[in-house]
Formats: sequence, structure tokens, C-alpha cells
Amino acid sequence: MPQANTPRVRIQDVAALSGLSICTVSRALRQLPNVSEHARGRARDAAAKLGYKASSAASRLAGGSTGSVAIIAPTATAWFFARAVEAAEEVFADGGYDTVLISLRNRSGVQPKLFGDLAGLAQRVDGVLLLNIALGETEMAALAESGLAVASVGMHGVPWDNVGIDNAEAARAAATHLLELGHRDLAILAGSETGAPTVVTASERRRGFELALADHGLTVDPDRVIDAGSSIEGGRLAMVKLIESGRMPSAVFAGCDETAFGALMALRESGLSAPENVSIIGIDDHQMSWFLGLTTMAQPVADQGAFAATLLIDRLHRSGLPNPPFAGPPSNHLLETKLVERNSTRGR
Amino acid sequence: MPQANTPRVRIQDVAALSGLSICTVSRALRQLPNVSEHARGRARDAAAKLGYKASSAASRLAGGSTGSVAIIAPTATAWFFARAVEAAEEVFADGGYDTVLISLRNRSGVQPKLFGDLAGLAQRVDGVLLLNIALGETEMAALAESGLAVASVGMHGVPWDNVGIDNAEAARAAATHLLELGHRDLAILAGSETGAPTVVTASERRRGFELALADHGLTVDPDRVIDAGSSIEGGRLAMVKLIESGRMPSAVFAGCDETAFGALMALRESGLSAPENVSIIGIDDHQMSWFLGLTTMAQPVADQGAFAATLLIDRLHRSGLPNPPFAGPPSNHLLETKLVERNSTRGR
DNA sequence: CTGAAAGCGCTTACAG
DNA sequence: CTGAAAGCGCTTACAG
Repeated sequence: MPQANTPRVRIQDVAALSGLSICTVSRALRQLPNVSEHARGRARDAAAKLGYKASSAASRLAGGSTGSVAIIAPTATAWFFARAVEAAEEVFADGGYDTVLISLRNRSGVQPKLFGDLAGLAQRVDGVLLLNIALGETEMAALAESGLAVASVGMHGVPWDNVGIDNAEAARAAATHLLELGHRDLAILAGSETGAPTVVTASERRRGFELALADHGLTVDPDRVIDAGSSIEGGRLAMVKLIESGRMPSAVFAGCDETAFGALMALRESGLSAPENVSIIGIDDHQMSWFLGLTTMAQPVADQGAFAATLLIDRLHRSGLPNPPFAGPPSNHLLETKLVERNSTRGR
Repeated sequence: MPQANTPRVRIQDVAALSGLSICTVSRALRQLPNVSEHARGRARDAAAKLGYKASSAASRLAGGSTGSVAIIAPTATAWFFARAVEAAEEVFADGGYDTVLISLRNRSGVQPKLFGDLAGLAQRVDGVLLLNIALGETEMAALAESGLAVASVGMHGVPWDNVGIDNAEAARAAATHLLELGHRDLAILAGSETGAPTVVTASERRRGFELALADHGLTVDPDRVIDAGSSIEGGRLAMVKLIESGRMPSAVFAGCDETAFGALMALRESGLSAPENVSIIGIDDHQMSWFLGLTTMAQPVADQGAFAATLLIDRLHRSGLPNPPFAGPPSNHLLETKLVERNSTRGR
């Protein structure tokens, strides 16, 4: 196998240049305690002059950090995930971490396999950023045992740092918008796609939807709850189902904008449109939503990914310090959403 | 730092169980030559029974493979890249490789930094999959020296396996469609965004555009070549520029569908539309293109990512064999594109 | 075809 | 606060 021909700068070189032992250099560079400021300075200078960067392989093998983190997402192509992933990756890269992308690809089987060998994963990365992953109890336990640092986006009641939006509230606000417009026969397009790992936000959004209806003395008609996943195609099929049922609701709450796009497509295919035949509201404020005149609850996506990544890195840094595991209780950060009214909804 | 508590299965355990030495096991498991079929079988059985998987850290440190590959993309959020990345990630995962995602994020500075330390990268991954990255000569040289296996999507005249479409031909076909509709004043929305790393396909598409015009005895008016990058916003701004120039072309070739979407938005903002005021054609066949009635040249995206990933893995496998570097000359695979006529173009 | 030995570059106890 | 030693789990020459 061909080799890079730049001779690697080893910790030994830094030790030689700084006049310290390699173990002191190692501790100094990793900000561990019990190193004099003087030694720390010398080590840092020598490392900088030599352009030294610890071998992640050696460090990892010796029991130190791997210098990489994994992002686990249900899919990497959906609007939300692509943006969250990229924002997180940027934070990780700036923090000196490689980011390993693991897409569950809406394929059953890959999640169990992944969580079945968390020890293997833990050997390759220091921490994981979970993006809207629905976890079973066994999986939660496995994660706790793995020793991996964890942070997440869009998860709920979870024993690690999380950032998201208040999904129930956002859904409630969306449905309330519809109700205040005078609509009473509401349908919700949400939930999981067949064979797809459940996306946690879906159930919360559905709960918010129910809450809004309850606020208005209404209950949810099971026939008006359509599984649509969170894809364009899922939204399209769900709306087709509604149209073919011959009983069109007055308004539709789509679990996310892409689902709403699909619903809009289905309407057009049938010669119908929003808000003429039905009002439609989504959640996201996708880049195309303005164009399509879609009313939606806007959420900050890149911010969520970046913030969660920052929290994970913070934990990782603190974990190097004494008194693990990772000082401080888990925090939960809810970012703001806001209603963006356009032309897909109107009073009746 | 907390530790996983499943005791790791080491190669030594496999050696003990199989009655072989660890070095024979090592060779057997990596399919190296000079191992008897008998030993190979015993090693394989023992490894399977124990659920042995080599430590990537140890393997890497000892000079073996890292078990991971990097995907380098200009951005991970654009429609094309998100899909290509996910498709490639699936192939890598199935092949047992971790995939490290590196997004250049359209930020100048990150590419030079990355290529400035390819030796560092080579220490962490076995190979890289380049997605439409414009490379300077120094970067090409650095890549060759790094010892990394390389494959790419959408690149041109490159000394490694590549898969893509014939960009010049696709662009030429798109422009020809416009010309055959009778348009003579054509504009092209393409090229790189300010500060963004150049996307290689852009220049090829521009060349195809020129070719088509030349076929019809026309030359390109520099004023009709607008830098639009390949984003929605870039397309919008480019079209705004065209509108504000007061000299609207008869038809517009957008370098990709997202650029076309942006152009469509700009038209709508000005109370204009396609094909009434101008014909518009894109390249991609984005999921939303049908909805927006956009005429476009369809290209298979996931196929490109998956195919290129397969080629990279093949090289990686072959690189373990004797007689490196990697047997076989680089191959270039061009996948089919095809015109999808919708309502954004019409004769004049 | 197979094995004993050395070494990859770190980090972690353990002494000082 | 600092250092010498052992060891992490592999792979690579080198002998047999």
C-alpha cells in the first residue's frame, strides 16, 4: 500500500524539542491537570512549531479519544436532516473532530444492527449526535453503557443534552391557526412511513394537534389521521387517500413542509388546489415554501444542529477532566418557532 | 472516561480458538495470499463464532486499513449532493466502512486547509470519494502523494475512477431544446457562487451551452452568462439581475433545477412567469420539478453516488493485494440523461 | 505456508 | 509536578 511521504511528527519530537518527557507533553496538550504552566507553555509552543497533531489511531488505541463523532440521522436527504447534518458537521470540523455520518436510511434493520454493536461504535468515535431517533429502552440502556457522549436534536425527555423546538406547541399553534380560521374538520398528515424508523417528533406533533382540537372542544377522528412519514411522496400518497375517500377535510395539518408539498401535488393532480378546496399548513419553512405559498410554522434548523453539536463538544471536553462522567446535568434547549402566514390557508 | 464493558474480542482470541498464530489469522482474515485454504477456513470460522472484528485503531496504527472513507462534497444540503452522499454512505456502510463526511460548505479556506494536510487525512481514512470538486494541480499532486484511494462523481479527465453524466452533452441538449423551440436570445445561469469552491460541472455545462449555440451559428453574449452558483438563492438573484437589466432573454438555461427554481421565484416576484415571459430549462429532475412544471434534463443521482462508492471499495479491496498501486487503469462511467418536457418551455 | 518478534504512536497507572 | 515503563491490538518484515 502506498504511503504518504511526509514524515509524521510524533509526540516524541515534541518532547525532544520542549525538553519534556512525552508523558508530560501528552498531559499538557490535552489540558489535563497536574502540569505546571511552564511545562504547558513549552509543550504548546513546541507542538505549534512542529505542527504536531496526535495520531488519532494511536490515541484511540491507547485509550484516549478518537477525535471523531458520529451523526446518526433517519436519512440524510430530507430537508431538515441535510441542513442539521451540515451545520453540525461544520461545528465538529471547527472543533477538530471528524464527523462520521450514519444514515438509517429509513431502512429497518440498520438501527438494530447499529445499536447491537455500540461497543464497536464507541471504539471508533467519542460521541454521537442523534437526530430525531426513536429509541427503545434497550437502546437507551446500550447507549448509557457504551461510554459514548451523547447529544441530540428533536428528542424528548432524554438523559443528555438536547436541542429542538417544542413540537407539541408548534403543532398546536399550526392546528390552532386552522381552527381560528373557522375550520372544524381537520386532518393530520404525519407519523412514520412503512418500514421506516419512527421519527420522534411525529408523535409529539400529533399530540399538539390533538391538544389544539381539545382546546376547541373537538376530538380527533381516527380516519383523519393519515400516515405520511415526512417525505414529499408520503404526503402525496396521504392526500391521494384523502381525496379518494370522497370526504375531503376542510383543512390539513402536514407534519412538515415536504409532506405539505406532496399534498399540494396530489391536489393539483386531481385538479384541486389550496386553499380553494382545502387549507394546508406545514411546519419548517422550507426554502420552497414561500414559492408555493405554503403557510407554515417556521423553525430554525441549522441552529438546532449547530447548537447540539456545540453541546456535544462541550461534554467531550469536560469528559477529559477528572470526575467523570461529564459534569453537569443534561440540558434541554427549545428554540422558537413562528407562524408564517401565506396563501395555502384561509377562512371558511 | 467511562468504558464499554463488553470485553473486546481480540485477534489473539481468534488465534487461540483456531489454533493458529495471530499473524496467520490476520492474513487469513484480510484475504491475503500465502494462507492455506484450511487455515483460512479455521480463521474465518473462529472469527465468526467469536464475532471478531479487527480494531480499526490498532489496524490503522500498525499500518493496515482504517476501515473508513471520506466523502468530500462542496455542500451536503444541495439536492444533488444530499442524495449522492446518502447513496454512497449506504454502499460504504454495507461494505463495512465508516463514512466521514467532509463538507466544504461553500466556504473558501476549508478546501486549501484540507488538501494542505492530506497526510493527516490519509491517516484517518483509506480513501476519498470526491463529489464535483474542482482541483488545482497542487491538489491533484497532493492527492497522488497521499496514498489515498480516490474515486469521484462528476469530475473530468481525472486519474481515478469517475462516474457522472456527460455534462457538456446534457447542457447542449438542454440548450438545443430551447433553440429548436425557436429561441435565439438565450441566457445561461450557472458558474460558481462568490467565495464558493468551483463546481467542476458548471464549466462543462457552460461549454455544452456554447456548443449548442455554435451548432446554430450563434455565439454566447457575455452579458447573457450570469453567475448563479447552483443554489435556489443564486438562481433567484441571477434572474433578478436579468429582469432589472430591462433586456429579458427569450429563454434561460439554468445550470441545475434549484437554480431554475430560484429563477422561477424571481419571475413570480416581478409578476412574470415561465413560459409566458421566458422559457426556462434546468438539469436534474429534482423532486419538485414536476410540481413546478419545469422542463429539465433528468439525471440519475443516487446511482452516481452508489456506483462511485462501489468503484472506490473495489479499489480498496484490490489494494490489499500484491502489486499495488491498485491494479487496473482508471475508468470513467457516463450515465444517461434525458429530456423531460414540461411547461416551463415553449416555442416562440 | 506459518510463526515469533518488533513496532506503529499514543495514554495510563505507578513511582518518584 | 514529572518521568520510565508497560500496554492498547493490530500488521509487517523476517525467519523458518
